[in-house]
Order: sequence, then C-alpha cells, then structure tokens
Amino acid sequence: MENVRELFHTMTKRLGLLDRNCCTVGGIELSLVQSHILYEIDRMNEPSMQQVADALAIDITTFSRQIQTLVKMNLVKKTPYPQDRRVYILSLTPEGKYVTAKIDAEVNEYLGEVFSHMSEFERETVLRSIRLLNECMAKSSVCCKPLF
Amino acid sequence: MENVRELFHTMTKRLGLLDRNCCTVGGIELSLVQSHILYEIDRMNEPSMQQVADALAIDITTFSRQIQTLVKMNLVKKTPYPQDRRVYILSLTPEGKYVTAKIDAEVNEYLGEVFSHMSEFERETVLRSIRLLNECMAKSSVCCKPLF
DNA sequence: CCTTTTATTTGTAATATGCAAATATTTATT
DNA sequence: AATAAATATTTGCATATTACAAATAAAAGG
Repeated sequence: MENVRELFHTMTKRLGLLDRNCCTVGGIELSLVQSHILYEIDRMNEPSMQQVADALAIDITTFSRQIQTLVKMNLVKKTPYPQDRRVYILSLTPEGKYVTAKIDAEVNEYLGEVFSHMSEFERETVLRSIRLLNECMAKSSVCCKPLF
Repeated sequence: MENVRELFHTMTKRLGLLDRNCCTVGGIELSLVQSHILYEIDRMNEPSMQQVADALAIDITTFSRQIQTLVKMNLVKKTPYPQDRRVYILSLTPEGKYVTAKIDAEVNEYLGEVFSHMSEFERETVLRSIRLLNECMAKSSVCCKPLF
C-alpha cells in the first residue's frame, strides 16, 4: 500500500503545526490542549467534565487541573448540575467565547488559504474525502470505535 | 465555508488517537514524541540532531534530552560527525529499527483496516486528496512554508 | 587572531501527566 | 431504609515534558 503512512504523517504534522500556531489571542497564550478543550466545550451541549475529557481522550485527573487553570483564566465556567450533584457542567465565559471564536477564525483563515491553491472541484473532492475518511475511522474497530 | 474546521478536527483527533495507541511494542512503551523521533530518524538520511529537531518542530533543548532517553533505551545511536565535530549523526540501533518497523506495521495495519471500508475508487480518491492537501499546505505562506 | 555563528548540552523553573487514593453523591441490592 | 457498588470529581505524589538562559565546543568569517 505504497507510502500511505508517510502521507498521513506529513498531513498531521502540518495540521498540528497550524493548530499550534493558532493558540495566541491578544494577550492570552493557550497551550494546544487548552485550545482543544475550549473547542470541545463550545461544540458540545452543556457537557460535563467527564464528557469533555472522554471526547478528548484526556485523563480525567489531568483534565480536572486543566479546567482549574482555564477557570482561573476566566475562560471557562463550572456550573453545578442540580439533577446530579456530583456533576459540573462546563461552559465558556464571554471571554472564553471570544477567544474560541478568534482561534476558530484564524484556523479557518489558514485553511481557506490552503484551499485557495485548489480548484473548486478539487476542494470539493478533498472535503468529501475527509468526510469519508472520518466515517471509515468511526466504523473501524481498531481504534476510534469505542470513543466516538 | 461550512464546517471545514470540524472535519479537520475530527480527523486529526482520530489519527492522533491511532498514533497514540501504536506506541507500545513488546515490553517497550514510547511516548508519542519518542515514536515520532524514531520515525523521522528512520526516514531521514544520516540526520544531525538539529535537522531532526527542525523536522519535528521540537525545541532543540527538549530534543536533546529526548535523545538522551532514547539512547539510554538503546533505540538510538549518536555518532560524532568527523567533518564537523560539533555535530552528531543520529541513527537507529537494531532494536530501534525493530521497534520502528513494528510501529509502522501496526499503523499501516490500522490504516488498511480503515481503507477496507472503502471501494478501490474511493481509496484512490482519498489518497490523491491527501497528497494534494499536503502540496497545498507546503505552498501556503501562513504556516508550514518555512519548515518543509 | 579575534569575533561571530552554529551545534549541542546543562541549569533551572514551570507545567503536564497519570496512577492511587480521597471525597461526595447517586444507584442498586438486600 | 440500610448497606454496598458505581460514578464524578478532586487531591497527593512522583515522574516526565517543556523551554528559556547560559555554558561549552567547534567552525567560519573577517
């Protein structure tokens, strides 16, 4: 199957770099992990700690401390969940929303630039390919299946 | 541009998980970073410390210590470079080669399984898409350009 | 020669990680 | 209802990772 792994390796390396370069907003500097946490919280619907940690495959104890940091930075809010008092619901503060949106815009701008080197047809093909790849990864029993 | 970032986010998250799950060979447990270092050393031609660190965009001081660990684990060999005595050439020990090959096989097996959920045509399309994407990222001035 | 640049290592301090155990609360079982 | 088992989250602790600044050593330039 030729150099498939190299293809993927190159891609993830570059996308990872892009991701890393998009972690600074104004005066605030985030780690990659922190930026991913904000992204997930924004995307999920009133998630609990455990749910976000699972979605990111981060150990819950590490996650707990990361959240403490993000709360101190005033980017994340922890709300006790009345129906189950063991649980905390996570949400973004206005500042957290702003930062997350800013990062999102930056990533999208970069991706837009990358796609600007393609024709409309190529762009559609690439996006369809990634969608298909994601579906197949979800189907696969080897790795991602149990989590997503 | 729709949910492009989400598409990429999902993909990199899953590929990252796959990568993480492929770091244990026999009794040896590697961190993700260490597995990437072995991969790069294997791929590059008699690289120096600096070259590998640059390729992986790892800070050279961090890299230096990672290499010390890998040398202690008997996976990597550092050879002084006669033409420039500041430089060390990195290579894999037989054990390092074995571990690297094993990881490679495991990753490829997983990728093969993912692709098994596609038709031949889809598979070709996806691989062509990733190749194209890599080319366009290389062209882009926003992020990866200077490094690769 | 002497200064500057480059490759690598070490000092040090901050941060991240994850296992084990603690705490609090809910659910299940008797 | 009382007790046991399960779940969500936090802390203790030991280790690993990270990166800036400075040290060392060798090469290159003037």
